[in-house]
Amino acid sequence: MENKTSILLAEDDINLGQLLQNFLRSKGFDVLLASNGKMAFERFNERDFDFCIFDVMMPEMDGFTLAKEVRELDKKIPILFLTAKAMENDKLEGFSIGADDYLTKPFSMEELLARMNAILRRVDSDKNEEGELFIGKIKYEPELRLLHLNGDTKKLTTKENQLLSLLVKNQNEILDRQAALRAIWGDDNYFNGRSMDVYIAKLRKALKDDENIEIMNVHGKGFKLIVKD
Amino acid sequence: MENKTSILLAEDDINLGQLLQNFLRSKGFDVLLASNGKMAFERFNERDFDFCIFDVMMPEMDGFTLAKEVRELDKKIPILFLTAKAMENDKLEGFSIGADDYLTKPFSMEELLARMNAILRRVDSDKNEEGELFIGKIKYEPELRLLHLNGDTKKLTTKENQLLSLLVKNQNEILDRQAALRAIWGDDNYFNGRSMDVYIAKLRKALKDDENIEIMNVHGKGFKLIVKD
DNA sequence: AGTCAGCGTTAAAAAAAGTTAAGCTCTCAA
DNA sequence: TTGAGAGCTTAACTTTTTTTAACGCTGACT
Repeated sequence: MENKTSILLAEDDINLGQLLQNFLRSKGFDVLLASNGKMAFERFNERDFDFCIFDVMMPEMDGFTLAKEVRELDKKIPILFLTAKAMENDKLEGFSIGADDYLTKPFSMEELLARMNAILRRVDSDKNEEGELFIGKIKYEPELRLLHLNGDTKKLTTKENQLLSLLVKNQNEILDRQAALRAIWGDDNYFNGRSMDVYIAKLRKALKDDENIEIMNVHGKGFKLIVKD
Repeated sequence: MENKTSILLAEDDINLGQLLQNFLRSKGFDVLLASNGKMAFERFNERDFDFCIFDVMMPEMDGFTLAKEVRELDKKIPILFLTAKAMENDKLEGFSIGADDYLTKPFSMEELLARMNAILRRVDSDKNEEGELFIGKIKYEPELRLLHLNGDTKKLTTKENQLLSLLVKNQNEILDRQAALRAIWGDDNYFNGRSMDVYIAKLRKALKDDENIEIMNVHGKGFKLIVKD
């Protein structure tokens, strides 16, 4: 039984939001609907998602700002924008953030689905056919906070798991130090920073059995999980 | 014989409250009417409900605050708001809490029913066709405080049952430690916290026969009932 | 080359959670 | 009336998780 693709949907128009949620659920997706950017970002920090659909115009936090924050924590997650106005600037700004596509309202449900599938098809998910996630030779189960390497299992603590999860989402790219601190510790002060360094050391130990894995520091920027193959 | 869907209805307008109660009862629902948010929350802590209908404007505790408290204890229960004013802010706040729908007064009874059915249809109840609740392979009867696994039956105590019930309502999500303490012990002081830890240990023992079930701790946050399948 | 903030690592301290059992308080039946 | 048992709390001790501290190293900038 393969796991459902989970979608974070941020849409302030209740009717459209519900409509999309129902439609996507009927298509076998696991959908979480948030009615503004702020709430959506909170949810994003709480659990894992595979796909983002953000309305551009929203109260509290607009779709672009939301996307920017999300991108700091996950360089790879597909983001699709919904925009009411066929405004060129909007489109541009969206794509410069790293949007994967956009739809101008009104759009048909089927069109949305088609675009989503197109993105999902071309995005090389880190997961394999069985929906398993591997870091090099090490199997990683974020939900269960487990690492597996040839029969051996290591249980990660909450903080270890949160940090590794972020690193994996930014595999081979830089995970911004401050962004990670805000996401995991809620505050990027000095002490939390030192705490994070301790956890980086712990993770390096936990991953040292695969010599192709490296957590590299980028001075003054953050950390980068590198997996050679 | 299938069990009735139980509704917690919070409405301060006596006339409307009674009207709704009668209507919903005539439609085969089991309805409990509370005349303000505080009372509604007390009732919520006393027994199990399948559905919430909250008026937004209420004395003592408004519908949104009530919903927030309810959500801390049950991430999945459907909540439908009744709002007198067609005020955008109200709607937004409601949905950011995780409302499933809202109705603006005045509304027709039939419309309420239609919306409720729409929500109930799409909400994937944890219960199976026979209305039985399973945690992995273990059958759980909250009302009778019983656990069943291949012929074996285990009777839970009041506290064990309350705690397990909360965990089940938040299956695969974090049950907030403080919120659980306030709901079950009424106060989240140190000693009650230690007491809860003892009960977590008891529940882990009670559930250990199914190795796919795990009560995981999320340090400083709470507990998470994880069921693999 | 010198300085200094940023990072690496280890160890200690502190906080949170796990476990076991003793003790208290009810209830209910003898 | 009483005492046995159930249920819950409290206590004591252990383990786990997280933070803080200490000291050494590194890279950027002067």
